[in-house]
Amino acid sequence: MTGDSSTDLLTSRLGYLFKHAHLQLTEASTRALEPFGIGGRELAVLAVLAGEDPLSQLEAAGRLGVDRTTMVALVDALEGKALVERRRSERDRRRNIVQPTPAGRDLLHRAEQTRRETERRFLAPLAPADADGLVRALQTLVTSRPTAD
Amino acid sequence: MTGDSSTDLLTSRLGYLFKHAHLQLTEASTRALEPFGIGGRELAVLAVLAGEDPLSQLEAAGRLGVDRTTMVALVDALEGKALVERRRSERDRRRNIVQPTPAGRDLLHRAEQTRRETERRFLAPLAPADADGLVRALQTLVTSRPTAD
DNA sequence: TATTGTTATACTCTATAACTATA
DNA sequence: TATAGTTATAGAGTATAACAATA
Repeated sequence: MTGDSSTDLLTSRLGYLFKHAHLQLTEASTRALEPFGIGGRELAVLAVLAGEDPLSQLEAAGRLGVDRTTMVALVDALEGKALVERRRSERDRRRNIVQPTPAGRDLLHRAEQTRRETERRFLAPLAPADADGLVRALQTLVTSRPTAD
Repeated sequence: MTGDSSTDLLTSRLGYLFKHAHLQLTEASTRALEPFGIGGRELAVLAVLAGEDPLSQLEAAGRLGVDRTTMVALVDALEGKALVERRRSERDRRRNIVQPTPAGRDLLHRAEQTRRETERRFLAPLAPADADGLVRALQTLVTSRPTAD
């Protein structure tokens, strides 16, 4: 396909493939989300926080597999844009319940459309069945192992 | 499969899947390569430098899609372990030709076996045909786009 | 004593700018 | 003027340790 042995040397390495697939998608996502003033990671946090149950910072961190100190910065960023609000839990005053504002929910719905479209374009070089197979294979691999968090 | 809607929320995101697949493989690789005293990135550099043609640092950086300043540190690390040697090019004294030492080639062959075995185990949750499909899909995606470097 | 959020700090990976020696 | 290697520096992203408030 490429006929370039130095390229093959890399594209036969699974680590290289994962890394660069992630890099390329991240680049496309960042560019696509720019008009919303939000990054891909922030959008994922917002999506988790917009779920059915109100979550504390620690719960959200657990869902996303990030550290609680990382979550502080992520919530800071979202709160700075007035997309979420912190409030102390009345049941347990150590916990911050973090919930999207109306503006946050609105941005979430619009930005998620863009994210889905970006992923669709990213997968466009693959036949639809192959794209489906890729996603299912990744899901199998990622959920086959305990998250290191 | 999981029945957990908060998990689905993440595993339906391609960025999350790439990131965590990469993370989990990197973790397994790092652990497996520990006895060799070398990291996965260093091993990839060593493999590129052991190719047919002698490469300068800049050429190696180009092959791997990393910055030339990053390559300095990578070659520093490999040279510190006596796995590669720098020598000035006689044709162009600005360039460092970097070549593996005999010890470097020996370690490369042994560590590459371990890397391949680690990847095989990582893909074990998939049926062989699905694992092949995953690798081919990733190759298609990664080579479909110009590297941003 | 343990847990949640927070801050300070550090470590990895990466890139940009500026320097040097060569071309 | 431009290029290869280098250094210094800075920015993400992440984690560990220590602290305050609360349980």
